[in-house]
Amino acid sequence: MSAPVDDELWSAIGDPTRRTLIDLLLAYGPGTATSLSTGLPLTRQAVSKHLAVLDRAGLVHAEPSGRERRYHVDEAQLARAAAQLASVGATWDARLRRIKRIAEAIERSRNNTEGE
Amino acid sequence: MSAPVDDELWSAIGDPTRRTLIDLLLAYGPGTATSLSTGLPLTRQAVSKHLAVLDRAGLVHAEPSGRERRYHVDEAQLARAAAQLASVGATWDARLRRIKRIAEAIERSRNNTEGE
DNA sequence: GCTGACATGCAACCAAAGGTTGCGAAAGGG
DNA sequence: CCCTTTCGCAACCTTTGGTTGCATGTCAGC
Repeated sequence: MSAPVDDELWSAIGDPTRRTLIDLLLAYGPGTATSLSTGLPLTRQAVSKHLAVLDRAGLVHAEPSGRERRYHVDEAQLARAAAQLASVGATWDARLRRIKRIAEAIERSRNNTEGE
Repeated sequence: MSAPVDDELWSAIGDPTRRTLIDLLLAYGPGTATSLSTGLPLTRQAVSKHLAVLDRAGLVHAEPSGRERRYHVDEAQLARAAAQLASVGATWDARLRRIKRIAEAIERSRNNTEGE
């Protein structure tokens, strides 16, 4: 019953820095490691490594253009990632709801027994 | 516009092992580091460390009982975590939808221009 | 065509996190 | 009372996120 999670995809979006990178790419459009690193408290190389991870997970793709490597978000894959987040969240939510129902049932049966 | 993410909470649920632990606690009820480690490819100490992280994030609470430390899930905090997952997912989803709308608008305007 | 400037990649190095083993201490059951 | 079980702590290893330094490759102007 646990949600079907692609671990590489999840670990890619599990890092807060990488989520920020995705946010930036979505907000301002395609960018390079250098352009993304300006404005972040990170060196270009660190950003580059994160982009490599995101690339391996298929969340972004690099498009070489002259001396630049322009990264853009893979919308389909990101949609998959969003679905996974929702999936795990929904699983937990469902379980909590079920536990609550059971707890309430126990509470009710105890009240019934007390009356005897 | 980016989703309001509590980084400690997120990093706690970002680890696949910790998600598994939460799943196990939800599925079989409260358990100890030892009971959880049996059936997982992990030593008791590794599980213990993860439980400590989850405890610091407020996702689980330890209830000492004799020589055991029984951990149970904090339902309210887990609900918060689930909400965060949904929130980030929804943010990305919304942005992707917006991008798609813009792309379609550009496509339409180009078709209009082509006709002239 | 050469030279300077800028974006990149690669390698070495460092700190934090996940994992292991080994040991000593406290609580329960015969 | 002793033996078992559960636990916490410390030392150690490996991976990962981050840095600096350097070599490479492309563009722009002279």
